[in-house]
Amino acid sequence: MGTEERKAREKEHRKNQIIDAAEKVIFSKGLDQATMDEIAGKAELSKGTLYLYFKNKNELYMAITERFMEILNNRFSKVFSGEHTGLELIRKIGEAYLDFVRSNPEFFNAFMYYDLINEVEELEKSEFAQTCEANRREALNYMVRALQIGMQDGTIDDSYDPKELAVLIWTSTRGIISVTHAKHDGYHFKMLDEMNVAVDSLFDHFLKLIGTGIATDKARKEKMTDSHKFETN
Amino acid sequence: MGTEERKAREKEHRKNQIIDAAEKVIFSKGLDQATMDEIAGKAELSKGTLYLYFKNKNELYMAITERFMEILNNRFSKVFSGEHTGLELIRKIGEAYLDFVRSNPEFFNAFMYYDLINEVEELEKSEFAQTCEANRREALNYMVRALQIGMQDGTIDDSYDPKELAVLIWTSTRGIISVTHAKHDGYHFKMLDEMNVAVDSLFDHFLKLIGTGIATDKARKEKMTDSHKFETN
Amino acid sequence: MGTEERKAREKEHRKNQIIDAAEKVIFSKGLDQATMDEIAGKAELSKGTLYLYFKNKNELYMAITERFMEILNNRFSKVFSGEHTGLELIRKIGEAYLDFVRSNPEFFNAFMYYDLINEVEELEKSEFAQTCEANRREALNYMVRALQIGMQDGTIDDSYDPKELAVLIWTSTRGIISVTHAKHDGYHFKMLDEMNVAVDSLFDHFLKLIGTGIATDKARKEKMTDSHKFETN
Amino acid sequence: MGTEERKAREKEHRKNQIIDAAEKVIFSKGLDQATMDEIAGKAELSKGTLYLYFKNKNELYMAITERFMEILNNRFSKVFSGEHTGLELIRKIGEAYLDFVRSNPEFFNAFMYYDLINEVEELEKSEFAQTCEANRREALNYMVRALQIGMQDGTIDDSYDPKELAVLIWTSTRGIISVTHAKHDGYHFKMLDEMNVAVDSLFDHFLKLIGTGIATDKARKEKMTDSHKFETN
DNA sequence: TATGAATGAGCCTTCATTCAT
DNA sequence: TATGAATGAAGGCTCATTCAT
Repeated sequence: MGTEERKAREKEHRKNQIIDAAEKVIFSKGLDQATMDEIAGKAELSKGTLYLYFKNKNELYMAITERFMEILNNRFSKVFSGEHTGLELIRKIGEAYLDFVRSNPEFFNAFMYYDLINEVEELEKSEFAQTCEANRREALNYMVRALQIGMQDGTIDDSYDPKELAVLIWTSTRGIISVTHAKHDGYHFKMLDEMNVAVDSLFDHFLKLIGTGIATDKARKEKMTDSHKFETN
Repeated sequence: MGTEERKAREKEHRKNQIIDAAEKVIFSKGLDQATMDEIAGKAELSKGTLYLYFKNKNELYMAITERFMEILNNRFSKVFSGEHTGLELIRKIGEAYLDFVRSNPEFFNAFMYYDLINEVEELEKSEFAQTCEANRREALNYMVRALQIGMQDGTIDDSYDPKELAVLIWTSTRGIISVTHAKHDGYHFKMLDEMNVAVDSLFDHFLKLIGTGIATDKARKEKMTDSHKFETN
Repeated sequence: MGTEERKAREKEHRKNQIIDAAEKVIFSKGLDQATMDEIAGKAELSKGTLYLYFKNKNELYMAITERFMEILNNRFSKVFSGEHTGLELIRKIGEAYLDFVRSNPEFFNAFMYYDLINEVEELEKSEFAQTCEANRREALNYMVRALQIGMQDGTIDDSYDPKELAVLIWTSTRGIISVTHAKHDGYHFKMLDEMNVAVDSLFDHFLKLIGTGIATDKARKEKMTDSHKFETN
Repeated sequence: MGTEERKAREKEHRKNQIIDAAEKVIFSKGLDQATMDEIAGKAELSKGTLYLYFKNKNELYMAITERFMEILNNRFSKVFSGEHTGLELIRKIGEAYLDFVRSNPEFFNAFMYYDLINEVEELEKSEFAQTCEANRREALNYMVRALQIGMQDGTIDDSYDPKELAVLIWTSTRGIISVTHAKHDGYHFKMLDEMNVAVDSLFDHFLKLIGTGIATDKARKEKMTDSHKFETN
């Protein structure tokens, strides 16, 4: 019968229940300040149960990251389904990313903290860490492919190395997001406030800057003409 | 009297001695793993003495950041002494920043961690936090000024808001640096390695991308012609 | 019916299966480090099932001891079947014991740990503990009887009290074994190594020392003459 | 001034205060059941303070053992100051040991547990463990020397290897003591009770047995004649 | 009978901070 | 001013035992 199947589903469900709770706690306090006790409390489970599903706090943490990365990569993959120039693809990917971050603001924390953890050797060996790496690589590859397409269809300046450019865009995007989303009530917003900068506008102009920066002269001119297309987007 | 003066000087000296030690320890292990014990040991002082000069661990930490920001702002201010277009100024500032980070790789960690701390309310009130904020604002202002100059001399696209653009460049730069410098032996370099990306090249192309992105058509064309000027720079 | 009988047999079988697993785990890691989880794993049963057959970890542990004691007592009983003087019986019992320990080195650990547990009141009431006690008493009685025989046939010095002497021999034998067998890779062997002492030789000379110590003058002289008999044994 | 000296003395005193407390707790409950909390409580210090003086629970534990071994070895060394045959020396050493154990019954627990710990690699490296080993070796050496003396003065059977014989006596003595002292309220006394055996008598007869066992024929005869000398001892 | 998920008490250890000297 | 001993709260993790299925 499907008993076994049901069990597996329940197990998966319980795992998600824990990740949900961990997400809330870790996102609100940061990894260090989040205690297993509090996570267990939020999950309405005992502390011991947490360790039944996750070997330790870091594995639990990485599970959060993993979940997000999967969703993100799904979105990226869909970008390629439409008819787009390489330059447009890059913008779409950027939008997808920023959109995702905008609607899952905690995601970035997960991502950020993961980096902090990452250097610890112990974690390098963990199964979750492996998956996280794979996901990250996958995400980056979407961008590389989009750039390669753009260099071929003449919309993206081919004097760049596509891989390097992907890393460049990826990491600078992370920089933007870290400021706009990392800490909702910390100084970052204060800086934006002081500067009178709106997040949405910042995102748009960032995409515009990158787009302009990597475009070929030809593509740039066309974009100028069609710019309304993006403005209304 | 000169005695009082001398005392103040000595106090300042002792303070720096502690910051030096804290820097070494915190930069090598991260804020969380750095213990007051170890810092005291490295400073060849007792743990208690640390608390005589710094209210707590975070104040000590912020003192490190402050020191770096001062140096950085000094470099920025010097950029303005020469004869440059706005677009050139931006590039110079970017180079100064990246150069600084390159020669003080730990700086970025300090900066990063400061962000992590920052949300804790308690710290917002600290005197050091105030100074840090001021320094950061100052750094950003240098950039705003350069952008304004560029928009006036016709080298920078004035459809952007200078403040927003400053934030944008500042934060995306941080993104690049976080990947290239945050953790020297962690996954970051692994990613760059995998992608076969060199840090110096990444920096150069990042500056180029930003430059191209914000330049006016006119400036872009001139730059093309004079590009060797920058290449060799 | 035979069904009931079969059930009982199956139950007994399952019990032994668990004891087998527990033995392996406990013997290899010590009682404290052995977890019910690991024992269950080795037994290819679930943790819950263990508690169906044994009230708790200690009962399971004592079951191991019990099993060994039964085997040991069997060997002892066989010693009495032959034609021997009391002094010879003692030696035979000693040989049987040391032989048993030599071929079941883990046994001693079990025995040792049992002692550690034993003071806990709770356990005194357990059914297994009762059996263990009975077994131990039985073992000791074999020795008492042998001594009594020897005192009567003039081979053993009758100025000793047979019961006391039995305890004495029993416990000092345990001392020897604890060093030679308790921890195969721990410091004990290191001591023996440092002292350049071989286990077999140690056993032999221990039996010789005890034999000489308890023998009557007369028996001692005879033994001298016949010593080859023992040497080759 | 003697300030530094005083501090060192105070530190030593505090250390002993902790060892005292640890002794009480560990001896009464066993190493595993003794918690740092309880030890701290008994020492009227905070838990943290314990870790100021001892790296961890095991180091604290070994400190207990060390203290005892030092006292014991002191007693052994004094035995050699008098005029004695080798055989007498052995008896004296035995008496000193048994006496020591009789008046410090907990000592044996310490010793016993130390063995259990000992195989754990981690501990092998500890400074305390080194001292413990050294002490043990020293104790054994006293016995070897006494045996060598006896073999030369013709009181001890020189067909034994002195080192092996020392190990033999040492370990069998430990066996006796483990039964008489290991657990005051456990089954051991029950066994002795059932057998109607008094500890003091057991000790005496053990010494007699060993003495008889290792003596040369000549020495045995003399001892017979002078046996009252020992009986009254 | 068998399972294995869930529990939760408990333990060792760390470390920022305080305070008497 | 400088010390460093003392504190104690807090946290991650383990594991014997229980119990619903």
